[in-house]
This record gives sequence, C-alpha cells and structure tokens, in this order.
Amino acid sequence: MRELVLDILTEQKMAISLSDLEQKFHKSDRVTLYRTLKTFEEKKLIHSIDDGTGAVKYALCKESCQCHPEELHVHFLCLKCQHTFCLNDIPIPFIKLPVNFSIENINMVVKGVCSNCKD
Amino acid sequence: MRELVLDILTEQKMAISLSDLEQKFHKSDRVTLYRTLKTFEEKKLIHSIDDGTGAVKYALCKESCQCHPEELHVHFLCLKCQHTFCLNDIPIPFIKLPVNFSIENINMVVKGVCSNCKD
DNA sequence: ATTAGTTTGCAACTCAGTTGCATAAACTTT
DNA sequence: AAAGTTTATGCAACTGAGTTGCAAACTAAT
Ligand SMILES: [Mn+2]
Ligand SMILES: [Mn+2]
Ligand SMILES: [Zn+2]
Ligand SMILES: [Zn+2]
Repeated sequence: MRELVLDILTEQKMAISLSDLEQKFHKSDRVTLYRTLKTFEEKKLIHSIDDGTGAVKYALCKESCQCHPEELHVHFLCLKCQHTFCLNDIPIPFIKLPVNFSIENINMVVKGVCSNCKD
Repeated sequence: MRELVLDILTEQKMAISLSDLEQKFHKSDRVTLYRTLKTFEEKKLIHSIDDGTGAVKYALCKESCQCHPEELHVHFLCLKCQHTFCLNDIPIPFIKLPVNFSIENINMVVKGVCSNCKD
C-alpha cells in the first residue's frame, strides 16, 4: 500500500486530501491510507497543508526538506477548482512579532484564482 | 442571546471558538450560538480565524473593518495555552504570486509561544 | 386579536479524523 | 522449514465540529 500511495503522491501536481487519495483506489481502506499519510509525514516524506477547506491535504516534500520554519513556503488554494498548490519558490516572509512572542511554525494560505481557472 | 454573546465577545482578549462560547453559559443551545456567530460574521461585526486547531475561532472586528484582503492581519496561536490572538498591528505582507494567479484572500497563522507562556 | 416575520431549541445528520482490536503479512531466529 | 516476533492492514466504532429541518416561542405590525 505504501508504495502505491507514494507513487500516487509522486505523480500529483497539486496537494491531495485523504478522500482524494481514497478515490484513486478501487478498493481501499480509509484507515490504512490515513495511517500511511501519517507515517509519511512523520518521516518527513510529505507535509500536510491546512487550506481551510475542511480536509487536510498532503504533498511531497522536496529532497532536502527538513520541514523547518525557515524553509516553509506559501500555499495557494484556487477558489474555482479547489486545487491546492505548493508555491515552493515563494518563501513565507519574515514577520516581526510582539516582544516575548517566539515563533515555531507558520501557515500561510493565499486564496484566489489559479492560472488554469483564469477567465 | 445575541446581546449576551456580543458582551462576551467584547470582553475577550483573544479569539474564542463556538465551544468556548458554549461553556460561558450554564444553559445554552449550541445551534443558537452557532447561528449568532454566523450572523455576526455576515454583518462584519466579527471575523473568523482558522488557526488549524480544528475549531474555528472568532474575534470582534475593529470599528472600521470591512474585512477586505488589504486590511487583513496576522493571527498568532500559542502552542502552550492554545490561545489565539489577533495581531491587529501586523498586516499580512504582500506576496508576489506566479503569473496569472489572482488573489482574493489570505490566511496567515503564526504558531509559537506567547508572552504569557514564555519560560 | 390576528397576522407575519424572526429567533430559539431540539433532533438528527454529515464528514474528517481517530482509536481499538483482530487478522494477515513480513521478517527473524532457531 | 517451522516457530516466534514484529509490523501492516482491515473492520467497526467513536469523537467533535459543523450543519440543516422543523416546530415552538417570541416580537412587531396591522
Ligand atoms: Mn507545500
Ligand atoms: Mn483577527
Ligand atoms: Zn483553479
Ligand atoms: Zn500562551
């Protein structure tokens, strides 16, 4: 199962959710896929994206990725096709927090219309 | 009910979720509070914040707020106390998107430790 | 008082995420 | 190869947030 899931994740151009993944199999168990994604995430093969649609999506990490806050990138949710893209080339800008606030992680999701759905 | 809810929202220093709100009443109906929050949000009295904890939180808007993307601010989730703060003074920085991507909205949540929980 | 519109309460449902437990499969040791 | 051990999978069942339909309670207007 894990190999099949990894294949699917590799060929995706956008992030996919657990139920997206489920539909790529004719016969599959939700829980197995769920646990596979969890395992992959733990091992830092993939990262999860909460784009606010209600279902967490997942995408492959880049080779070097350690999922550290410095190397985080912006995500984009298209409000027309509902696809979520990793904007790997767009790092999350530095934020100056109030005094005594320390930072561990950032989630930044830009919502709008993607180039495919334009017009 | 709406007046009571507005009072509670006004005295909050941080954003609160529906279930937080529910617990501020001895006897209350979840659905009424839910619909009250929806109404307030529609009327732009409050804005909702999805900080990734699984429950949407709500906070009063500033007087002038029209909830337009230009006037959006950063939110902060403390990983220790789980409190979510509006960083009203910290606007969301401008992001240069790939060509033909248009922007309608941004959600930016910084996670870390707040000043109260420091040390 | 009658009517019409609005707000509230209850029941019930959806859907994502999660857990426990038993079985199946894979891997180790003898 | 057989027995024992660990790991992966499948099924059932549950949680919690969010949501909807419907009827009763309330409010305001005629
Ligand atoms: Mn990504
Ligand atoms: Mn806010
Ligand atoms: Zn699109
Ligand atoms: Zn804190």
